[in-house]
Amino acid sequence: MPRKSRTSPRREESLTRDRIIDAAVELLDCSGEGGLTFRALSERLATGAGAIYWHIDNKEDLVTAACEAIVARTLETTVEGANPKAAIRALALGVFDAIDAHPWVGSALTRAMGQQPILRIVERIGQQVRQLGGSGDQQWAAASALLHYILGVSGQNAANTQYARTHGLDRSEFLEAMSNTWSQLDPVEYPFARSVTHQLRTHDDRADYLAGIDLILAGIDAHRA
Amino acid sequence: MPRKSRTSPRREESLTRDRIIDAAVELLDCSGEGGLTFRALSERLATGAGAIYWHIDNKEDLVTAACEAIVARTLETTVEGANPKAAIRALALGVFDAIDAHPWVGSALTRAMGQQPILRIVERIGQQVRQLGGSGDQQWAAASALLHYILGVSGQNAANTQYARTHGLDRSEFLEAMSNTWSQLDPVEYPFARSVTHQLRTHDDRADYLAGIDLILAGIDAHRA
DNA sequence: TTTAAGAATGGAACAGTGTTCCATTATCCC
DNA sequence: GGGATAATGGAACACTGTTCCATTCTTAAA
Repeated sequence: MPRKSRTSPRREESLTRDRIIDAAVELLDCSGEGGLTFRALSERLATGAGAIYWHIDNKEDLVTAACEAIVARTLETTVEGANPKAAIRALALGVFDAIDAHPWVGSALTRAMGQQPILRIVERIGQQVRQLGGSGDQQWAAASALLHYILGVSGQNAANTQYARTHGLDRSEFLEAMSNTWSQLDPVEYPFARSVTHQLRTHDDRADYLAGIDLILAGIDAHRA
Repeated sequence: MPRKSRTSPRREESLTRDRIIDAAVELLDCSGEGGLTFRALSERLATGAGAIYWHIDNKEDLVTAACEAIVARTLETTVEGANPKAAIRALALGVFDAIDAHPWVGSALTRAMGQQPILRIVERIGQQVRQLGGSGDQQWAAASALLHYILGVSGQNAANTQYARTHGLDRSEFLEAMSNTWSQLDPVEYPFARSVTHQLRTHDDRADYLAGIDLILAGIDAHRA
């Protein structure tokens, strides 16, 4: 890795950490997690693997950086809401949509605890939770639950998307097949699963996600009262 | 793969799908996700890779099966609570502890949507949610939020555990370092992160997780009323 | 008891991965 | 100009999951 960024770059088309990260994001977006290889990256950047390693520590470092790029972009464009709750909803949806559009960010964020992308999200959530009031511990609990719910559910949703993609079917056929399987389960052993096959077929992941956020927000109100 | 299990096995020590899965669980438990390789598995079972592939489709199949074994074991030993809410808490803690003890189950479950281990957990949650009453859609929303929260947060926690393990530090030093970093952040840009450094250092993941469950349960009550 | 079929085995080979190493080139400062 | 060093590109390495195949074992029929 270069000690510091040079004042004047070698040439206009010179290999840069940023150029590498951009190429990595493109590869991840169009070919999924498995699509990011140093071979493919070398080819796209018209260079060798060694040159990339001059700017990048290792693959984990690269994916985290790509992740950071998406998160920064997302938090920039997520507008603030009228009140704290609306702002939290907007933020939650922004993260959900970003991870839905870039599924690899879901699993990458899971592995990047304590690093900058997470820190940024925590801060944004926390600033809104603060305005809801409550003791320091209550604020911690609220922010913690929200963060984990947001990362957890968004990541789960992204994993489902990728699972369907990998196995070559789209969301609706996947849910249709799953619903059919569930409806044929043993009624004694699986009464609940059988009872929700209709919701399984017709539900909206994004709406359910938001409903969960509202559930937590309602819980925060109830606990503070 | 063998068509069906043979009536009389070749010999007492014969290679079985179950024996392979058991060995896989052991490897995953003591060496983490990266520790499960067909080389290590072959050595432990004193056989070759080809013999394993006779019983197992591929690595994904193997990990899912290992996951299923842990989930089944967990749901068996998780006792039921006095009332629905207590039962949900007990179940949530059971899953959390199981994933905490076998961190690889967290990411494996994330990738196994719609398969049997998930189905079993859904059913257990749903049966308790049902007893809380509410409309079918409300039950779906509640079960969905709980399932995603449980899987998401437990998985997140497991990822943290593995991250610390991989980077060779234990939980407390990891949190200590993170807390120090956060306390030195810019006060204008990161007021919330700075304000929770104490909670970050001293918090209990398991307690926070349970607090989140209670938040959701409180939200369910509030929504139904 | 012999025999043919097929279940099961173990290990060699293959394509692909992340990473390291190194000879070579470009750029800057004196 | 001439070092010194930043930066490059590609060959080599150790490792992975998976496939292939010659060989062994087990079973059921002849």
